[in-house]
Amino acid sequence: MNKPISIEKRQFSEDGDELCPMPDIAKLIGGKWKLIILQILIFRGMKRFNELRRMIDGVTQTMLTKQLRALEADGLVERKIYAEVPPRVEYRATKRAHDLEAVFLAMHDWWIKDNPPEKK
Amino acid sequence: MNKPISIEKRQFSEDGDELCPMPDIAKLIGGKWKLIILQILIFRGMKRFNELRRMIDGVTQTMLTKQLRALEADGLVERKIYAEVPPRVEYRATKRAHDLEAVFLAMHDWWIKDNPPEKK
DNA sequence: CCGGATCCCCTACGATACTG
DNA sequence: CAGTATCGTAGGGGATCCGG
Repeated sequence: MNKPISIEKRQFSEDGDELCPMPDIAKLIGGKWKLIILQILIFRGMKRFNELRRMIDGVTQTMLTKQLRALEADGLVERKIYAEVPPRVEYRATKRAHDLEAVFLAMHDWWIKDNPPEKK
Repeated sequence: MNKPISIEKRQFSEDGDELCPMPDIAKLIGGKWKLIILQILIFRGMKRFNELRRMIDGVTQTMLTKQLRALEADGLVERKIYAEVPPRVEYRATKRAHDLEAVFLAMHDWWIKDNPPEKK
């Protein structure tokens, strides 16, 4: 035991006690906005760009665009452009993202259970 | 307007309208090292400082100390100092941290299910 | 309405040295 | 062994302007 947990690649211990690669996961859903975006798209369904922007307090256009592009590149968000005037772009969670639902539910349960309401 | 679709009521707080606060959660378990540290302490039990350091590839003393202090301040890690020579300090996951187990398991399942093995 | 292109700042992160 | 103390850096994040 006590094998190194590589921050570059997934690695499992000998005894079958699998530790999945947190650094890789963090790359996909880490950062300041990705979890918020995914949460909305997963649990509240498709949103347009500005709709999303209004729902996420403090996010700028630039950052929202960047994060959405990154999520799209990782296959977590689907982007659909309508050739209209004014432009319309819809974002929705992919299947891969929807499979994250269990993670969000677990986080929610944890938050409710272990975090005092008045906690900063 | 953006009323919850309510796939799962659990995802929303008491007023039935709010998603649980991802930014707050990110504060607790975000960053480059916290998830790795927690994963080890939760699934492999108590570790000493240098033991932990050797298990986490690439972490420096400074960062490991900082992250452990932050986790301790948030009540996720317990620090036990033994007045011995040489010094011995033990770290273990608190109950609050152990309740995160479900989150890690959900992440693991997701990773196994939706991530191609050769994915960079 | 939905961005791209720039420029800039802050802080998370890290290298190194030193200590009880 | 298990830390602090300093100092330095990169890149994530942001403000602003411009365009289809």
